[in-house]
Amino acid sequence: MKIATWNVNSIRQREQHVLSWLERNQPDILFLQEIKCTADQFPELGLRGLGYHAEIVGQKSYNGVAVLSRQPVGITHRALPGLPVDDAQARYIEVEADGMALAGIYLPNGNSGGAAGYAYKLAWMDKLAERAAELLAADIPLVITGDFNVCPEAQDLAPGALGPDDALVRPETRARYRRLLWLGLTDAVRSLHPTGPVWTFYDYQAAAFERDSGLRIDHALLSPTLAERLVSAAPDREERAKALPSDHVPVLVEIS
DNA sequence: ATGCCGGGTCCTACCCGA
Repeated sequence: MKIATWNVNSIRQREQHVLSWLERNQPDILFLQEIKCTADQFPELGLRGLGYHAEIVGQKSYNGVAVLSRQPVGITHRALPGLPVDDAQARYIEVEADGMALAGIYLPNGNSGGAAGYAYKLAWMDKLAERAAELLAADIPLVITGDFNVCPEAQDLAPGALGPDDALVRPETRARYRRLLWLGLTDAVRSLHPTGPVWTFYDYQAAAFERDSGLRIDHALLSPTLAERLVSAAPDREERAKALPSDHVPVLVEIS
């Protein structure tokens, strides 16, 4: 089974990139982040021709997540359980497929909005951990994948790419990511590539891609029985070299 | 070493991202 995630930075700008990538990689499920549109604005994508279904949690202008799948999936949540009911940010989609729970997330960046913006990120991570614990306690095989906006360790950012106070690397951010691992989840990419750069994001500015100055912030976390079946997990760096790319590349995980 | 790039929208100057 192939599960993928990709922050596309506007699905309307990246329609052909996504179609081409689906054709070449044939994932069973692709989670999308930052689609930056409402469900009715989501492009047709020629998905029917490729045999994909789409489920969309949209929002005007910002955020927005979706899932494309070969088989129809049942949406179980359109928002992260535990957040205030008036939270309007489209950052979470959870589906059920083959007895598994799969969550696609666009975790808040946390650098804008001052102290309140960072507090929102930490609260979001707390609720994510609660949701993961709930599913693990029920012995439901679990995948959490998406744009976490977290560089888990020092080796997950190019030297000088971010300052020490950046919301992606602050100790409180990293502690909350580690809490997810301590629940028993496995970081799929890092478990197969234990050391060194495995970038999933390159800033558009300052020729970051050409300088190989990236970040590892898009992740896939697997519950134990899925981690035991992990075959491969890696970002698709080549996608960043294409014309008019997203600043994130897809991450593809294969489970036997 | 940040808003230089590249999305978005009250259509065009400004907000947001990491």
